[in-house]
Amino acid sequence: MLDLRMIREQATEVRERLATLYTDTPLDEILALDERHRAILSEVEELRARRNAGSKAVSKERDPAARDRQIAEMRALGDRIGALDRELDEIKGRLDRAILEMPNLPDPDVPIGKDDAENVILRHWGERRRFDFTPLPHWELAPDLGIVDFERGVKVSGSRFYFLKGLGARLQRATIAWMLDLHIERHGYTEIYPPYLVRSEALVGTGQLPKFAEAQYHDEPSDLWLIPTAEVPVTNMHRDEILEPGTLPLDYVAYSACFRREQFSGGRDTRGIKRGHQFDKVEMVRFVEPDASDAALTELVQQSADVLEALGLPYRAVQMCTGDLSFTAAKKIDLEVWAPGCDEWLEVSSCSNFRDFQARRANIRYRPEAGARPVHPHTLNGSGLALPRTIIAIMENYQQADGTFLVPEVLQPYMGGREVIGPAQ
RNA sequence: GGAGAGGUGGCCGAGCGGUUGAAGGCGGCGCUCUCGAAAAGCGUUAGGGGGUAACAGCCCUCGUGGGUUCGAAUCCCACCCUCUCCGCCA
Repeated sequence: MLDLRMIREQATEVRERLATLYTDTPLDEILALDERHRAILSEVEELRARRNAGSKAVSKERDPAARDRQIAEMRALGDRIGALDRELDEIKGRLDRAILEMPNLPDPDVPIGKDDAENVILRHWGERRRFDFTPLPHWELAPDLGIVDFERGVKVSGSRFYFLKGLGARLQRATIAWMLDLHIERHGYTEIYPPYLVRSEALVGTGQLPKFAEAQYHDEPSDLWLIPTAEVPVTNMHRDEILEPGTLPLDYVAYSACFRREQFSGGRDTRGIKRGHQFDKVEMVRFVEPDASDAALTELVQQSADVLEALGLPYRAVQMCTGDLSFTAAKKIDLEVWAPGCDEWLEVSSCSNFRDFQARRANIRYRPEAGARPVHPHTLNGSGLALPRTIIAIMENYQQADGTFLVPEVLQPYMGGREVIGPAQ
């Protein structure tokens, strides 16, 4: 959520920066509603002040006639306040809705562009392996090894669901455990196990609601939502809190399953485990002081990259242009791992600086020093990493001519020392 | 799921429908006393809106949202949450 006062006072600049998103925003509606809201508010406050003073006078008035007269006056005043209040509520409701649907402003240094074609590749890491055979896509490799079962996934849960089985399931579990340990031990994160079901307010806090309700799974009777990412519960841990001086930065890492009800465009990414309604992810969430968030993002990207580098998987870092930014991000850098079987770069990590956008929505504040006014911290998050695509990259990059694939060295201790994954016995 | 109790400031805890944004205590901070500390005494100590050069005054907030009333922490309704007992359960 953007600061309403900032929008008001720097409307021209806000308008210019929003234009670079190439999307419609309710800026004009907000400005108009805000003006009406403030006009009515000051009137209503003045009337309220009069009523408060008047009501106080009633309690002191001894003369019954004068008292009755005062009460009648106050009643009339109350009616006017009531009418204005109803109008105010209506406007405030519209204003709140509009501002919740306003996207974050892109940072000034984000490259301007219309869509993903104008994203900027920042750097490459690693050599793409040269094969002396034709590398297979994982959806051919994995079923033959008996580690992924697509048909039964569809039978039980429908399209875009699959079973991991045997060493496939174990590989994912091993990767999760290893990633968590890496972030905890090398990067100093605190491990969190979050709830997978959250209230609406949590999704509002991180920005999935109200705009993207159709992409979420919702349980009607309990009014709870399945999380699309651990970012939601973890960021909202501190909602409605004022953090004491000295508590920042807060660095959390959480593994969770993620659920997305999105309507996948027909025919795209239908094969394999690249895109499903349910997937696992290790997510890092950071709360930092505002002037520390730029450095925090750079660090976060490298922490994600550390995972890929330790796995020996070639990747590239891509900076999103303005038109490809997510709703909540001021700046976003993705890591894409090379998948030689699919023959494409797969997004395995998305690292974003939200500045105070989420903190404002979730009402998260901190006190810079004792006695100081609370301010909004900056929040950031980044995947470290998304599991299915990491597994894809492992299978495809480490595959051998005989249809088996090697277990990356760092994962071997988590796989009981196993070095190769071959057909089930 | 059934029965009951309750949600007040950083914490504990008062609060006849009207000088109660809130007694008292604890904790925190400041000052006095002291060589210093403790003790004691005095003072101070919520968030937000709007506003200001900065203050003050003003408006809102006693779980949340409605209602009654000239006036609600106090009365009524709904919801949320916590606790106790029973049931169920990994």
